[in-house]
Amino acid sequence: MTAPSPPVNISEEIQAELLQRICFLDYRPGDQLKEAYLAKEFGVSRTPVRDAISRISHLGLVETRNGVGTVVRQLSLTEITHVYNMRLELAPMIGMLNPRQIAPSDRKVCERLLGQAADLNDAFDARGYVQLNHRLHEFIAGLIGNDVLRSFWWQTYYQAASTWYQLAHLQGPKAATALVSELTDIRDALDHNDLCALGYVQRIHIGYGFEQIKTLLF
Amino acid sequence: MTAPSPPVNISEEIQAELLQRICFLDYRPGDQLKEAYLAKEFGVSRTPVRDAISRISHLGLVETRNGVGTVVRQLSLTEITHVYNMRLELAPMIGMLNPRQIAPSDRKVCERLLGQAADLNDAFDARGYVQLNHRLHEFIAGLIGNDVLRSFWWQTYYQAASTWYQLAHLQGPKAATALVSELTDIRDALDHNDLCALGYVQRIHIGYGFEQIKTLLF
DNA sequence: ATCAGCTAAGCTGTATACATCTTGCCTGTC
DNA sequence: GACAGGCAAGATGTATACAGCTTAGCTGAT
Repeated sequence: MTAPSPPVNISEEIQAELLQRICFLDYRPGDQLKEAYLAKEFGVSRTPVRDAISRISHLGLVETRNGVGTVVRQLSLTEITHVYNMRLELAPMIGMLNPRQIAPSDRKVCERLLGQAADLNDAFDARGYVQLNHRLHEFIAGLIGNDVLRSFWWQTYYQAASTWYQLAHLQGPKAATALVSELTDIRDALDHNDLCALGYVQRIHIGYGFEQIKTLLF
Repeated sequence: MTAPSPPVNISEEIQAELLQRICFLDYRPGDQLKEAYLAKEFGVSRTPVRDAISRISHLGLVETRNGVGTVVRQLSLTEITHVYNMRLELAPMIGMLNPRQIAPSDRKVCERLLGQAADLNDAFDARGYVQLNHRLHEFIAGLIGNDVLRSFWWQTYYQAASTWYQLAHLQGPKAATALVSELTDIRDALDHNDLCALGYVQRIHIGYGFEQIKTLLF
């Protein structure tokens, strides 16, 4: 049988699951999150579900109104701009604020991601792109040594991901090509043992992404 | 009679109140937050109190353990370092990321704060210092045009405030003198209509503060 | 036909009862 | 006297019942 019940908090699990569904576009802007349905789906009462929704509300991705419900928001261009402007500033900090030592295992993970990106480039599917990009984010976040920066990196990722993945659906295979390019740059930075370079690589590709969002999505 | 019940969410009010009590040192590291007591104090059930505590837990200022309780944490030197390193980076962004126009009313508020700081310099009391510094933070945060930056500015403020105010109790009147100096610099920046200068002024004084924390508190 | 007003359904917000976990203390044995 | 074990108190975690809000849709008068 599977694990009967993990020791971690139920609320945190649901929180992570909801966030992932939102930024993976399983829930699209305008969709409603009904506590009762989610409670039944997860096999719990409304209490942990409410807690999870409450804790993600500060990201601005959902809006809860009394008597109506909780709906997934589409961030406005202004909001997206604020998020991306911040991510452009955060990226170089990866290599500067309390940098972590790069381990051989990091390089191996990067190589594997690069291989998966190459596969995706040959046979593109949007879902696979979203999942791979998510794993890349997890990888980068794991390299961040400053706790606060890592937290902010995650927060802005969640805020940007939904919009970014909308664009990926429009772009199709081109998105995978860009991902291969980004991962190649990242691998080179790791090979040079240069976390600062990695930060700038992130900044560069975030900039590219933002340009396309402004051009194609708004 | 006073306002019967504001329309805003009870949970958010309690959240703000708890955060303020933590960073104002009404609750000191090691103190326990008991949901039942807080519920009775605020005249509500445990539900909104739990929600409030849950929403502030991601700042790392409190730690909740099942069956035990929620205790206020003292951030380690490493954590404080991460917070301050981040604030040093965030400060210059105030003038660079989607800057807001400075209004005459802003200058008036600043002048008033400067006057209050001067009063405090003549007759120091720690509580007054903490409250004035808090109002200064609210003022600065209000000048930030980028929504994400404002959110991060608040988060790191809450994380740093508790430790900073511990130091202020040790320093005594010297803290008020430094505050007068900081507010003078801020006024000059506003007089020059230069939000970038204000950002750097913030960075400078955050740096001074961090130095003293490292020297006197750890 | 139109529209004001009512009504009921369905959602979130809150209170409360219960389950579960942790820990300090008491007790009995060695 | 020391220590293992149990037990009870008190805390958080969860489920559930209820209150309050919002809105869609019906109804009836104009």
